[in-house]
Parts: sequence; C-alpha cells; structure tokens
Amino acid sequence: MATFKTRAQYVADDLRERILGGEFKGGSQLRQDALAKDYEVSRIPVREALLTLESEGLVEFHAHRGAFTTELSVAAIRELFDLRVLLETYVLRHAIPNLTAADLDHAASILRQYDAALDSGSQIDNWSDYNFAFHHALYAPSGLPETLAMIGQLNTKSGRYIRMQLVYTREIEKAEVEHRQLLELARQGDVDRTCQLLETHIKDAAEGIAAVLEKSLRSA
Amino acid sequence: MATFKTRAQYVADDLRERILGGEFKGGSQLRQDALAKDYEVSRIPVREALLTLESEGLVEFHAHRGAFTTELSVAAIRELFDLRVLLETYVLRHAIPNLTAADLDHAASILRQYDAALDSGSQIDNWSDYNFAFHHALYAPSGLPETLAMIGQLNTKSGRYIRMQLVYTREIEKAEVEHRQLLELARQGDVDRTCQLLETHIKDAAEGIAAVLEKSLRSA
DNA sequence: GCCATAGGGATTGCATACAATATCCAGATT
DNA sequence: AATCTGGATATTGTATGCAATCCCTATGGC
Repeated sequence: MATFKTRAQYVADDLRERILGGEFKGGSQLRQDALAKDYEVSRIPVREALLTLESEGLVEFHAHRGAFTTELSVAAIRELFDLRVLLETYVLRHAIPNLTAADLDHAASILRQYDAALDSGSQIDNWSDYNFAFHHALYAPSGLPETLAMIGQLNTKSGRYIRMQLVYTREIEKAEVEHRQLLELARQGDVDRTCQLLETHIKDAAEGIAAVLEKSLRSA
Repeated sequence: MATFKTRAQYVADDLRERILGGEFKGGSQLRQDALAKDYEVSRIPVREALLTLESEGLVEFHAHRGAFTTELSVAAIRELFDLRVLLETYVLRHAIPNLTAADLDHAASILRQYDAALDSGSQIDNWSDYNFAFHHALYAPSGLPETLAMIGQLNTKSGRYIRMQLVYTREIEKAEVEHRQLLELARQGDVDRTCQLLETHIKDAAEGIAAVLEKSLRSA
C-alpha cells in the first residue's frame, strides 16, 4: 500500500529538485503549459505540483500571471538560519539524552557513506541530502515530529541557497569536520557544547551564503 | 491589484473556517464531489483547496481514498504549543525594543474592539481571530516575517483545538486579563517579564486543551 | 513628450468528461 | 468459522477544451 505516487507528486518532487539545483534562477516564470509538455502530462498535475511547491515557499503564484520561483533576500536568509539555530538546538537538546548506540551508529554510517561518495568523486549535488540526513539522524530521537517537520520546511525553503554556497565555496570539508565533532560531543552526552557547536555550524553556513549572495548582488 | 480571489482560494478559506469551527470532527472524510456541489464549483478548485489545507496540516490525503481531516494527538498538541512558546517569546523579545506608540495603540485598539464585540454579545467563534490579531500586533514590529509566518502556521494547525477549549471552558476572561498585562509590560519595555508571562499564557492554554482532550478521549 | 486607454494576444483558472484505483461484499474454499 | 478471491461500485486522479483575466502595445489626447 501507499506505494502509489500521483503524477502531481512526481512532478512536484522533480521540479523541487530542479529548483533547488539552481536550474531556474530566482524570479523565473514557470509556465504550466511548458512544464506539462516537459513532463508529458496535462496542466492539472502541474498546477497541483506548483501549489505544493508554493506551500513549501519555493514558488509564488501571481493571480492569472502564473507561478514564479521565489527569491529570498539576504535578510530572509539570515532570518531562516537564525530560526534553524533556534529550532535545531532545541530538538538536539531534547534528542541527546535519548540517543541510543543504534542512533549513533546510524549517524556515523551516514558520515561514512558520504566519505565513500566523496572519494569516488561522485556529484556534489546531493551533499545537501547527506547533510540533512545526518542532522536528522541526530535530531530524530528527540521524539518531536512536529518540530522536525518544521525544520524540514526551513531546510527546503533555504535549500537553493545552501547549494549555491557549496558551488562557490569549499565549505564542505569544514562542515564534515564539524559533523564528526558534533557526533563525538553528542556521544559524550555534552548537551551544552554540542548545541553550541551546532549553533556556530549553522551560523557560519549562513554567513557564507550571505557573503556569496551579496557578492552576486553587487556584480548584478 | 491582487484583489482577485480564485474559487480554489475561496473554498480553501471557507473550508478552513468550517474545519477550525469544528463542523467536521477529526478523521471525517471530505468527499470532493460533495464539496463541489456544496460550493457549486467543479472538483478542480475543491481539490486545490484540499491540497492547500493539506499543506497547512488540517487534512491528509490517502491516495485514491480522499482527504480526511487530521486528528492531533495530545502529545502533538503539547509539542505544537511548546513550539509556540519557543517561537513567540523569540519574536516578542525582538519586537519589544522596536515597539512604537502607534504599535501599542494598535494592539490596545484590538483589545477594545474585542470588548465591544463581547458586550454586544456577538459570537464567540471569532475570538480566536481577535486573539491571533492581538498577538500578531505585538510581534509584528520584530521585523521577522518568516518567523511570523511559521507562528501563523502553528496557530492554524492547532486552531481547531484552541476553539474546542473555548467552548468547554471559560478561559477567555483569563486570557483577556493576561492580554492587558502583556500589553502593559511590553509598554514598559520589560522584555523578560513580558516573555515570561507570554510563556505561562500559552502553556496554560495548552494544559486546558490537553485536559479537555483527555476527558473527551476517556468518554469515547 | 507624457499619460491615459482600448484592443489583441498570451496565459491562467475552471468545467466537463473519462480513466484509474481502492474498497466492499458475495461466494467459494479450507 | 475464518480466509481468500473476484467483480461491482464508489471515489479519486487526469486529460481536454473553453472562458476569464491580465499584460502589452499602439493610439489618441493634453
């Protein structure tokens, strides 16, 4: 059961990936007709997919003018990352006391998977997914599903900019080191220091993105 | 401009109100055909409205079985209200230093409006809206639109239960008193005490709702 | 030269109609 | 008696086509 996926969901998933991957620059118009031909479906599932993406904050509808990819201001990016700090330290604080050996192993295995992928020189595109998977592995034992869902929303909404930064900078190695430190501190059960590291981990990423964005704004 | 409202939006707004108002109990099936006849539109806008409500967490789609109103567990309610405390004290903390005389007047006028409505014995249904409007008035000067949007989501998602409590108890008067205290403390610029009051204000509501829910679960 | 304004064209928003899927219940089987 | 099977039925999911709305440009007035 539940293995059925509507065309609308398929289009939404693919389109989300394309937007996050930077195929559409901020403010691009997404015409229903063109997308429908692209995916060889009618405009109905395309429209529903766009509605879904709208609710995720990736596109905006302008009545009778269509959907446009959203463009976040530097201020909005900073705000979203400040929210991430707030919510993610919150769940982490609740998760650490519940971390089992299995949880820690799972998180560690994600890091190993990533290393393997890196060594084999595979694409950088889905680092973002690995990154989120690792964070999620640390947060899941919090037993706070609603909060995790909101954190997921925040990540989706800012996802395009996270990937942008990764293209322009070499922040991944630094993030990887920090991930290992996070895991080690969590293993020791040192709540305060883990959360503090997480805070700088997220804030550094935000500053990196802000710098990239401001540079690209100046050049435009 | 932007004064145009699609049928889908109209249906979504009305249906949201009906769900929050308790017309549909948790877990009710919402058949597209019936709703379409109800609103004298085709199933397309109904479907889009249901998708919107799904993204707001008010309904759930079961593939080929239709949409059902969601039912929140007591744990989920508690979690949502804990999140509200976290996010709302956060924005309030940022808003208080920015509060202008006009902002305070605006908040005060909302309280007066509510009093007038109460005295004239009008319906209690939209107290929830007044409540949110007052809170929003205090938070808006924070200049944190993304955070405010998330707070709005949390309120929508738990809205049905907030109204449930108001029917069964007489919490409104207490809340009103606290609103005036909040306004006064904010006027004085006492950030810590205002946030502390806000915290208990929200937590008390959560406990009231949890009590009502648990009672109704036992009787069921 | 600048602003208001009407008509053409492009695109969305929606209604109708059809296809696809899950559920339900009767009947057979063990 | 309980479980499994299969077809009828109800309901969703999608395609097609049309109507409504907005943008754009050209034209006229000041």
